[in-house]
Amino acid sequence: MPSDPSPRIAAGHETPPAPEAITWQTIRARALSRLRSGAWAPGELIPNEAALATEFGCARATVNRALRDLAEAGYLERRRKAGTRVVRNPVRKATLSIAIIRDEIEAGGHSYEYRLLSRRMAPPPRAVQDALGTNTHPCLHACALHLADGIPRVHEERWVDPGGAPGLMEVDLATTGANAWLVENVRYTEGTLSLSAAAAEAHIAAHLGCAPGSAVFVLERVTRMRETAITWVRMTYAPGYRMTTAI
Amino acid sequence: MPSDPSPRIAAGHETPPAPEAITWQTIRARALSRLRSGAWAPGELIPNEAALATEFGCARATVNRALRDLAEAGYLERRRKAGTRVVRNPVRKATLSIAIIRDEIEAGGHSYEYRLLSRRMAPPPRAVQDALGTNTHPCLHACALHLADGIPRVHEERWVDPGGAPGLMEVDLATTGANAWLVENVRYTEGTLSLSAAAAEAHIAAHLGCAPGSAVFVLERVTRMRETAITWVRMTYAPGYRMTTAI
DNA sequence: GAGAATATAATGTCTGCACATAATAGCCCT
DNA sequence: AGGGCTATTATGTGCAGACATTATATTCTC
Repeated sequence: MPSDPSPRIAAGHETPPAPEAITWQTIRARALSRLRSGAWAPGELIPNEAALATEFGCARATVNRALRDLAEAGYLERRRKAGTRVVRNPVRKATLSIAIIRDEIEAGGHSYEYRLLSRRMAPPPRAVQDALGTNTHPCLHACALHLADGIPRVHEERWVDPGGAPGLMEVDLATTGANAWLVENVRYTEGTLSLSAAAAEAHIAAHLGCAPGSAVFVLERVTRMRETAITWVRMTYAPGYRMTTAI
Repeated sequence: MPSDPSPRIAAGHETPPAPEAITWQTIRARALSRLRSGAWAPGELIPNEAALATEFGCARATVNRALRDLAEAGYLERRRKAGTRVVRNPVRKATLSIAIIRDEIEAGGHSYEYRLLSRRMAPPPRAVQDALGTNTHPCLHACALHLADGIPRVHEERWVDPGGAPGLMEVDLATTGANAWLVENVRYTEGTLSLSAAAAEAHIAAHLGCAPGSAVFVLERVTRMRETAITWVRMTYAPGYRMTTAI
């Protein structure tokens, strides 16, 4: 989201309404109100940049900035030559901030604890192989627990391709969380993320301190860095977890 | 996300590497590679725009565009006068596209069917009152089922504040889905969204055709339009559902 | 030395202009 | 008609210069 700190917070007590400078945020707000009011109806073509610039009394670049922002937000669809169209079914985009578990827990005012459960080399199961795009060669398999105030909150199961993150193989995972290491050392990665609900498997339930079969929130993530697969993780949250965001 | 269609797809077969125009994407790529390589280390201050413009041989505005984009993506933190700093713990931002169920189902190549289960006026439970910020006055309560190829996929429970969306009260919900109506008539809304896992309640399980207590994915959403609460919805997805996104 | 006033440096944004790019619309030719 | 070339048009982006906005740094005052 672009910063939008409402550029003008009223000037003095003398000056009437103040001429109000024309920033791109102004234009965006005016455009958005036309969208909300229906003046620019769904599917319709809106006036071109030059026309709007004239109408609003600003440079075309300013209109461009505003409309580009609305397009990024999913309200408008822009195509060269074809013009700018109001999107019919605005696909709402929710932005989830995937924080580091430790930060998330500490931000909630709890003490954080990390506990390594297991660590071994093994060929990953088929599903993980597919996700990582690797062969059947052995990978590092590690399980761990994240606790808040001593209470288990998240179970982490991870497969690491040794080729993708060489340094990680030497790290003492008992003290440094794999996630923390990766964030520090293999930054700026890409990947995919999937959220789902599942019945807790017995051994995970045992670690999380809930009944086997309990409904648990599961986050699976594949991390890559420029084509190279690095790691596959499955985070299983203890029952009651909610992931929240503004929309 | 800004569009980034790799502006230049090689010119001819004769011209060597082609001078390669300096676009803001170029600058962004070069900056990002410095981030990845560690040349610009976490927490560090990077050179200012003017310096980079000189170095890259472009206008300051171009550098600005590139750095602004990286800041939006969460890699950099920029403050006037203070300069531009590399973010220490880049909080990954996953963008979920919340599509309309119908679109989602039809996009998957399935036939879509909507079935209204119930509709009545009643005072909402306390939790919903809080979420909507309304009083105890009666609201519309509607339950419905979304089916793909005749198989139940999502159960929808909804509370609508009559004050927030007057027109909706008159709509024949049996034929028009509440969601569809809202998208068509009350666009450009805001709200909050929360994702969780839950054990399917008996009556919902019955509708979804799964065992009571099955782990189901639940999406709750409160929709507002400029302070006015409009609706609270809980979507319960049939077991097996996954919400996926690139990161 | 503490606090307030002031200078300064970095980013934010506007303007006006130019050209690049992409896609539609129209034309021409067969 | 049909197919392909060309003209046109709306958006995308670059540049240089200017001013606005905001913190930080510095200096001044008591």
